[in-house]
Amino acid sequence: MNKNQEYEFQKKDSFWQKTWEEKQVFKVSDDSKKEKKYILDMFPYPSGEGLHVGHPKGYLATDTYCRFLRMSGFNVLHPLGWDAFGLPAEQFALKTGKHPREAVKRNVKRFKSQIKMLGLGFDWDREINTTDEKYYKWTQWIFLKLFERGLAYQAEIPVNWCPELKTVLANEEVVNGVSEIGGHPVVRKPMKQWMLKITAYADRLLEDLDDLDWPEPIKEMQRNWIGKSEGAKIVFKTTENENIEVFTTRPDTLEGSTYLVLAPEHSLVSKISSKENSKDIQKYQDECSRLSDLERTGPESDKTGVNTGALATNPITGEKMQIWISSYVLGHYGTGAIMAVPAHDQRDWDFAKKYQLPIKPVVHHPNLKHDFEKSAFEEHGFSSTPKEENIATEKAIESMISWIEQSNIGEGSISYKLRDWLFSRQRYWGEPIPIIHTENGPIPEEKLPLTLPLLEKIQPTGDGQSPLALAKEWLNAKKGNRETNTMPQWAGSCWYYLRYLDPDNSEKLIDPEIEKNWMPVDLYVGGAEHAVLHLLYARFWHKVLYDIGAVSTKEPFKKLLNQGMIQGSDGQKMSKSRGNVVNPDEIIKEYGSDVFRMYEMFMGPFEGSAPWNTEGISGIKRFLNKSWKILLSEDSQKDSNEKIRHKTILKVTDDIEKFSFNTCLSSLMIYLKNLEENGSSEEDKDTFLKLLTPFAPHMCEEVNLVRKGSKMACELDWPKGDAEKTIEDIMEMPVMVNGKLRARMQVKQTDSTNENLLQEMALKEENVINFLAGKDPKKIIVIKGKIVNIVI
RNA sequence: GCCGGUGUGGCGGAAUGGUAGACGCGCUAGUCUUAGGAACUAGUGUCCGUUAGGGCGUGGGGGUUCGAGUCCCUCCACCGGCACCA
Repeated sequence: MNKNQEYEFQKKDSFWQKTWEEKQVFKVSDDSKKEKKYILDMFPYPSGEGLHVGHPKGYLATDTYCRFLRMSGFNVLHPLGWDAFGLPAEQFALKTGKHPREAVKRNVKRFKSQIKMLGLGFDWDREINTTDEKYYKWTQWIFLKLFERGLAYQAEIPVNWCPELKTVLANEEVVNGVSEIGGHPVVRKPMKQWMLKITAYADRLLEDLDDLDWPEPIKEMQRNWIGKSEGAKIVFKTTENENIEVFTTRPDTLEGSTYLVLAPEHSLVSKISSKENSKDIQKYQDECSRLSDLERTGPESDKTGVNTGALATNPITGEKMQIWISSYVLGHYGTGAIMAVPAHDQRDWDFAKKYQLPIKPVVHHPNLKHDFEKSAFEEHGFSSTPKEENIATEKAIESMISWIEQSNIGEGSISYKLRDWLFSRQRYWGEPIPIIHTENGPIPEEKLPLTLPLLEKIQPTGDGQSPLALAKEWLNAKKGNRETNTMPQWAGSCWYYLRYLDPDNSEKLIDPEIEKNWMPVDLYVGGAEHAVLHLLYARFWHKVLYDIGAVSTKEPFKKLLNQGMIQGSDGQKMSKSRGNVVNPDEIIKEYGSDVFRMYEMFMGPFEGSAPWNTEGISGIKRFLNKSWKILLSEDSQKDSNEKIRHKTILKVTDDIEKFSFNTCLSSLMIYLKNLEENGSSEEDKDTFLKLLTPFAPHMCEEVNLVRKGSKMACELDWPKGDAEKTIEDIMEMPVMVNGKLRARMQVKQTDSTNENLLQEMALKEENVINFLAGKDPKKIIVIKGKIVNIVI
């Protein structure tokens, strides 16, 4: 190795990657005296296309961070595995004619080799794969626990059926009326399905968000998704003595309620409808049930409905109210019925206008004039009814709830937008649901895993049955038929972070001691697109596991960060179809992995998105080449960089912890420039090498080897910065006149807090004298050590 | 429509209420070279000025402050989420 040569990035990469692996540098032990850190990446779905440069951004950041933490003396767990069940793998298999098991095997191999090329320090001894029966045994085990606790149940419900994919989809997997995967149309169809009762945990999922160190927008999205509304349930009696229960958040407007609306699918509709209306009613119900959610939701004002002919009584006024059905009332929310208050709810107002139903204002606001002919008045204000004369809305809601409760016609109540989780899929490539039917009972725990049979033909049947229904041998258990539906893709990812901790345990999901040692995850990094799917499901399962004593923390992920996307150079999302994909293999082949890693970290803030620009890489390459030369150059005789050295240590340390890698690199560049200009001491080189190691691990190992370091570079101790040593003897102090910069003074550090002296000096500045033009300053503001501002 | 987020040079981006544009790309000029898409040096927000210096400038408008990219109000644009949730 000749220090005058440029560093040959590409050639050394694989050598150091192998060395790390052989020396097991990234293997983590459970018993260490060091403080633990559990850093987790959202594990990848190994698709057939391999990685593009955007995929590894999160892994690069966590790897850099973990290398920093290790050097800082922590016991760091950083594992990776594969989320490999589910539709994409199955669709890929169907298209290519390969069995998904084979496809997954191949894709994982490809992904792993790409990831290894980046020099990422994962502990591969803990690798897991959701399609491994040793893994999904425990996914099934958790399902049994859910079943035992009544949290998994079957129901005949209208579901999102996708004829193209031949499976049902969860609401969250349907976007704008088409499947999220592939964009195929989705229709409504009643089917018997497995559901998970996530709604039973709605309140806890909502409340425990408060204590999480997550990006506020993600927490807000989960709050909105859970959608808690406080209000009341009120029972209306029909003239035929049927009870119709409605949910409202504005019980104070009860007196202004002039009609009722039931969802078309409400169970009382056929019972209360008058004979002459029943034909229209049925026709309308048919129409609604066939329509997808998208079709059913047209423009908001375009409301349709049919009068049932039945009448109810307003419990306060005793007035008769018509009862309608309309698609704008949803069967699955609240009680599936509403009391319409057209004066104070725009939707009701639209409907009332269209069908000429009465509009009766009961809330006013003295400062807001309102024309009820034009729209509803939805603001809070004051009640204007004989019963609640001039009471503020908030108070009126409370007092009305107590009146309702005293009158025995209802109670205060809470509704959630969150719905139970549709958990079955009519597809082959997923975890079999461990249930035997005739007994409708679970498979006993000790018989798990219920393995997925190796079928030749995995095409979905299209009649709503899973391909497993055709596996005759597998289907028939001694005591009855097996459940043929499989679990959705999200199942395996709900708990994988636990399995890394104890990947080979065949007796338990996880050993409690080990669990206590590592949980919770200190930092979880992944894309924001999982804000309400994976992250909510995983929190739900974790809370169930907490309730059965399998884990010791209420929440799995203490801190969350979302990496921004790397877009194509056209500013669009990187994708094969847009033809803007850049492959990391090519970049690494040309520049080496250190340059690639550093460039991705240098591109901008971690949580931001930015377009890929291959031209920009050259700056990083230059920087590393210069670093190589400086690190292997002759020592300077004197140590002239102490101040900048300590400044850099403090800045880099601080910024790594903030995941602000771009500014870390910028301060390293500044430090390097100083070393080039002033010469570098042994201590400078030591420090610079250590600070650079997490970012350019391969080159730094090489430098360390040439410099004959006793340990490996990645095992060196992180340097300590001393703020005292960064203080400059002479500082520049800006002088402003009327808030505009007019001069800069050189001030001794010791004088920088001397107000009188600073004033005096500032007034002597030539340019300041010019601007004063002989006038006396009105006021002089001196901020010690910062700035002088002269006001005239 | 509702809820979030973001707007700074040609580009990616820096900036605890205190010198806007750090750092990098690109560009311009130069040095070295047979050559260079290599390396190095200098310059680079914009307008005026030979220089000194000055005017303007962080999406638009207003405000608070000695001082605002940063705080407040309002409008606009783009991105993300939700979308008849009573």
